[in-house]
Amino acid sequence: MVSLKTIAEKCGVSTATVSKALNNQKDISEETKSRIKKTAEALGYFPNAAARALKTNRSYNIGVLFEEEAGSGLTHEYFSGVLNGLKVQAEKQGYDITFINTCFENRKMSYYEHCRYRNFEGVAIVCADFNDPDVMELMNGTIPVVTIDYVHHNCTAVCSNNIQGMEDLVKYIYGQGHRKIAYIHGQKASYVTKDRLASFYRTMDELGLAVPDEYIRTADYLETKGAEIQTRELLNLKNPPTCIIYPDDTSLIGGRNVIIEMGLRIPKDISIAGYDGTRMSQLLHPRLTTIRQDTELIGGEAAKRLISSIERPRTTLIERVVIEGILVQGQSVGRINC
Amino acid sequence: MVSLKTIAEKCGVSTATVSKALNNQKDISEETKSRIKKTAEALGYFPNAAARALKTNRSYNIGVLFEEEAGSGLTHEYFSGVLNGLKVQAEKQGYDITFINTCFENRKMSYYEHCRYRNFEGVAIVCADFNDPDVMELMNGTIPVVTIDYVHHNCTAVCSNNIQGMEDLVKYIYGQGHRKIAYIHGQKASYVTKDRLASFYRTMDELGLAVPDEYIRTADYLETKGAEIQTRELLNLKNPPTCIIYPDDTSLIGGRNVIIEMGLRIPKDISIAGYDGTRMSQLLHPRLTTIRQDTELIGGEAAKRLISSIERPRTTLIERVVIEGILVQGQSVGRINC
DNA sequence: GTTTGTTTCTTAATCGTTTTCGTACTTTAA
DNA sequence: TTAAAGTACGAAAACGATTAAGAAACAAAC
Repeated sequence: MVSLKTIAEKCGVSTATVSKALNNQKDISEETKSRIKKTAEALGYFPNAAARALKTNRSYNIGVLFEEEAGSGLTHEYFSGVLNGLKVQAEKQGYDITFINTCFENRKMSYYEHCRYRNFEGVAIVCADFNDPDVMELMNGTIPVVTIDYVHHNCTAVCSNNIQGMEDLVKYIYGQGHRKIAYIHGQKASYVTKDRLASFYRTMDELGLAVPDEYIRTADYLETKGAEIQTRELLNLKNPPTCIIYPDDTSLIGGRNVIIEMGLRIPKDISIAGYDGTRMSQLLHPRLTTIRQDTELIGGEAAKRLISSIERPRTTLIERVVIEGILVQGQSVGRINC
Repeated sequence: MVSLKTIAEKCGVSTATVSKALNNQKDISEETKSRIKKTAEALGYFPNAAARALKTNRSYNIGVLFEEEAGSGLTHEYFSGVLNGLKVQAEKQGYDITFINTCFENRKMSYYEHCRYRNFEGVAIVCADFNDPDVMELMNGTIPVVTIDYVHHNCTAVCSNNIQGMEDLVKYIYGQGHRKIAYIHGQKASYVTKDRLASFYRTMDELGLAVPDEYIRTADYLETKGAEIQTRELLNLKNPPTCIIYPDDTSLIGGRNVIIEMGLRIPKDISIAGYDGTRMSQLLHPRLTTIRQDTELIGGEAAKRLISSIERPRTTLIERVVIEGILVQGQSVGRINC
């Protein structure tokens, strides 16, 4: 290992001088500075992160919580997109990303304990069960935390604008001439669902459209079964909708399967719209009409805010950042005459 | 911060004793040990990772290289699945996962330099350009490296068994009665493609089936355009195949779109098979016949081997580990009479 | 000529661990 | 009784960096 000492000996100065030279302190002459910097470069010197962290209490390391019961959270396009955005931005600002977990040698440790152990300077909670006491301990701790799509009183939150997104989607569908619009929403427990559902009702209201109770249904996110059942029921109604909005692009696939099986054509006989803007949604024929959530931006913004609250804790507010979704006009919502 | 010193004072012993007690050294009496352990527990003590790493040169931290030109590598189901498997297993064995990158304050550093800076004990290369000199420097360095789906002389490699997978797939299709089988393969540059293509030829040979040159075509992985074009051309041949194998499940979607547009039915009029076993592949109707790559296992095995070569460098061989794919019998390959 | 100030560098302490070596005390063996 | 061996702990150095305080050299001011 080439350390400060190595450079100091080569240059005939003390390690203190080397340290100060490399950190651009002003009490070292320009001449010595450049001499030291040159030898450091030549020797391929890099500071030892552990030593520096120990002394300065700064690790330049951010913990990311990414946990799901199924253990497969990482493979969901939305979450992995956010993670990627976070990674790119954090790295750009000189921070590294480490996953938070609960294993410590043979015994368990809490998320919070893990963060202290590793000296994480900030934490991003991308995917977790927010009711877990361990997660709450983390949010209530003294380490800056940013949450994704979840609002907690003392954490900065970055959320996709589900209210605006749903409004845009409904208004676009309305603009295509549809008046009978059904909405299969996801699990009611989540913030995301609440926002979208409220926005759906409000927008329909604003447009002066009635929402029959039988047009509002539930199906799970990221699964097809529920959507299949609900789609079949919707299409068998005496007065079926002309357009169905699904919980997300994945569950939409289930509805799409049923529609095709029933011999109906999209969008001629029935229109459908999703939510998420997954890669897959733009590969299918016809391309789906959906709201693309800008996961890159969500993650990036989360990283920026988090780092800001690390580096400038005084001037950084705890706030709720909202990222706009983008309407993707596929071909799955057709034009009809009303 | 509660440190060894805190505990030492509370217990009226030296920090050396505390350290040795907590590390279960034998020259501390059982009585003192338990007394110290109890107070440590009570005070919520956790060692400082930086201090420990500095002294012992062990960081219990593994670097993961996950880089793609597009910057979206993380959102591809195969890679993120591998990463997840790696994460789960590494954590189980007490190691943390940190992403490798090239940003250091204002200047660039190489991957290898980053690893030394952070004291990574091992490196997993999940997704990277293996021709990049930076990546090669990493593979040729002194830190243990495991590569995924790539073989390098002094790194342990974990690879999906594309040879067996393709053989299983072709034999299954043959078993369903097909004799005219076309294969649209991915970019020829990759190891993966080479293995699959060779295995395709070999298996067809073994089965005594001819492979007309016009049945072998190229299209990009993870995209639909190429597959669309090739599918159309294949179906317009004078003597079209009865079954088409695609580069992967994603590109298959393109072929599937074309087939549906042409008014053909799957699998009645034409059979198709993919590769990967993505979540999506099992949501579509009919469910796809494909080879599921066990990403969880690939990542898990990579972590195990890597940690083994960290902890027992002497007894660990550099080897090539092969993970079997699993044939998923969907309904997209039909039974026909030959 | 003494004081004061500046510039440039060094000394030494420190962060929280681990670990080598030494020491005091107890036990066993001759 | 005394030497040897064993047990249980402490003192201090070390890992590689940062930083407060001090010192040497020289210039400027009275």
